[in-house]
Amino acid sequence: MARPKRLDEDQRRLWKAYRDLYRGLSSMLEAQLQRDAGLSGSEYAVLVPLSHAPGGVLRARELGAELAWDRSRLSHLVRRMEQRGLLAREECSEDARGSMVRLTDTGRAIVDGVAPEHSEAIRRCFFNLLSSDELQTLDQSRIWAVCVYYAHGTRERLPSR
Amino acid sequence: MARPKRLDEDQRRLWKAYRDLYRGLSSMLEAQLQRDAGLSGSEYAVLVPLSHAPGGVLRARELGAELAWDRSRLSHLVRRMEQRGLLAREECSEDARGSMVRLTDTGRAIVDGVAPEHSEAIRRCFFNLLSSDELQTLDQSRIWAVCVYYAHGTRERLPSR
DNA sequence: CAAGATTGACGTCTCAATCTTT
DNA sequence: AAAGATTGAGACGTCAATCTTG
Repeated sequence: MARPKRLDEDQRRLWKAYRDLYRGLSSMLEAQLQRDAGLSGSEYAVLVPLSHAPGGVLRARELGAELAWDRSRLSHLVRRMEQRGLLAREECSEDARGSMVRLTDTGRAIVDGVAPEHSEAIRRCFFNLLSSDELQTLDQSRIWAVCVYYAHGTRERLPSR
Repeated sequence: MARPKRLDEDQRRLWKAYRDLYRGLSSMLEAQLQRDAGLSGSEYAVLVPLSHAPGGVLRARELGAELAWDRSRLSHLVRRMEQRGLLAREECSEDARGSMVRLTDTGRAIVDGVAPEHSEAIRRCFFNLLSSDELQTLDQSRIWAVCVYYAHGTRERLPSR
């Protein structure tokens, strides 16, 4: 069956717009975090789950699962953040293999301080630009349900048809 | 004015889904390119505009503008791709400051060979999962028009209201 | 052996400094 | 001085290897 070889004009345009939007949003939000708190997006992503966890402590395993990150990525970043005084690593009492990641007072002050501005930036630059109809359409789209197919570590497992 | 401090439940969920979708799509498409052509997504992004350019040649400046990349990012990547035989750098006759980037026969064979499969993957994993209504709604959304505000190098310039 | 985590090597991107040409 | 491009240093993420414990 003669499948088209390339995307058509409209598809190319929308695909490019989709990626440009993501890139633009990311770079803008990264800049906001850097300017207001000296944090990268990855660092902020680590701090947020910790700030919501009871006691500000999580097992590295849970943190990694929450973020859907590689173990080594988390390990490297936690080490750097520990050196900057944002986090502290502790031994895990339940399982001697594990390690706990604790938010320091400094880390908490920083994440709590920047979170409202960051949330506001996301609203301004994303949610406020989508109408109620668009939000509803998007929210109900089956495109989201497919994320699971592309989850971390999954090799190309395509939805059939 | 009592602005909410954080995103609400629905917003958090949609925002996370949005980013997870992008991450998933990217990692899946990167894997496809790597498996079928030994290319990274960035390398493919460089090859495509060249393959469409007359003679397979572009000024580095135009290529950088097309991709909206930093000059040094392009320079580093072109150097590596030149070493692999995918590209060739040449002097620019019009402007001695500039440099031309030429697609080699090897590079052309590789990009032409993988483009159909890559396009097909994008269709399967993105366009085919959006209904006509969803596509139309998305296509007309003003969210895309805002990309320009977030263009490369732009500091946080937010749409008013 | 499997799970949790760390480490080192490597490739890539960002930023600032530099060089040449306009 | 500005534009085009290159370079080197530093930060980050990925991968494979390693170590320890269950």
